[in-house]
Amino acid sequence: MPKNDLDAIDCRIMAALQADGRLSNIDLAERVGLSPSPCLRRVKRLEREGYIDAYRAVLQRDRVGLGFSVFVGVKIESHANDRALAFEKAVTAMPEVVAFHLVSGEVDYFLEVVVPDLERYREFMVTKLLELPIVREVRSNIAIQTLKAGAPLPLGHLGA
Amino acid sequence: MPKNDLDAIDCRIMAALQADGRLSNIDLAERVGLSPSPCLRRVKRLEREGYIDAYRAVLQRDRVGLGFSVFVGVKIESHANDRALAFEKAVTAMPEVVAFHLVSGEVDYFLEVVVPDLERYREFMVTKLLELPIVREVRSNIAIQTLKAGAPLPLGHLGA
DNA sequence: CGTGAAATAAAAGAGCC
DNA sequence: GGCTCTTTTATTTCACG
Repeated sequence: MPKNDLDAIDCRIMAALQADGRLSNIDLAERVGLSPSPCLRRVKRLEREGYIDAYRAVLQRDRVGLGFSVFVGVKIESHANDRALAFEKAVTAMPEVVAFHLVSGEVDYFLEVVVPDLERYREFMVTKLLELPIVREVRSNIAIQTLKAGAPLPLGHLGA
Repeated sequence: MPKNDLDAIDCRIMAALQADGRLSNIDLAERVGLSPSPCLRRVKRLEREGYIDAYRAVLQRDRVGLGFSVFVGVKIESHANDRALAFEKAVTAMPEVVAFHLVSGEVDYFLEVVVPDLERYREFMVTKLLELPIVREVRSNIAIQTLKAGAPLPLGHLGA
């Protein structure tokens, strides 16, 4: 598999593309202090080797009618592989769930759920999440205000 | 402020750009069943009126040495405006914090923290988070496995 | 909203340092 | 590995139906 050598310029490229994913190669090259050709080569390598996973438009949730975000901790009954896997598969497939992690701490899983309003969240909980028989406990933390979201990853540890 | 009218085509545009933020206008137009001119007009409007907030490259955390994500619940001492605001400002400014929400539930705030490893997380906790005098309690849920992250928002509620 | 033409810009490649 | 220059390709933009 690909090597893990990222130099300072690679980091600057990724930082720049995190901030603006639609930067043209020419503008990008200028920002990172390179000429277009090697810059493009590097970008392609970062894409090909999986450092850059995708490019996305970031929508503003409130504006698109999705002003209701909930952070949900879930405890399950059993960690037997097959049942847990079925749970994971089911939750992963739910479009309202925009993030889903197996965690170590007070709960077993962490979900970020995005819906239009409280009623839709109730609906989601009752008809989808609590339908899964393995679910033992659900802790809902409703977002009242989003102070930061989708922020760029901190690349400082690699000499950006 | 801008109107809130999004028709089915606007939704399809946003859905397509969520999936691939680097789509050219021509490809985008084709996907949503429009010719390039009106398509570009719509995209510009969506950007101008704040439906589309930004375009970002999505990096794969493991590959860039940020394989350690923690979901942190924080309780604070007082909700007096000035102290809470100072806390919010300080946390928002921390680059390791990629998401930060005021919530209603078991804790007051929710943070998503991204660092290279456990040691860096300890460092973050001790030297940054616990330094803030208003913090009363911190609950760390360490991500063992990420099953879903940064998923596109579900736009189904608007006839996408 | 669609079409088409014109201007512009970007990507890709060859050869060289 | 990087730079410049050229070629080719595609995208944006605009005026008009």
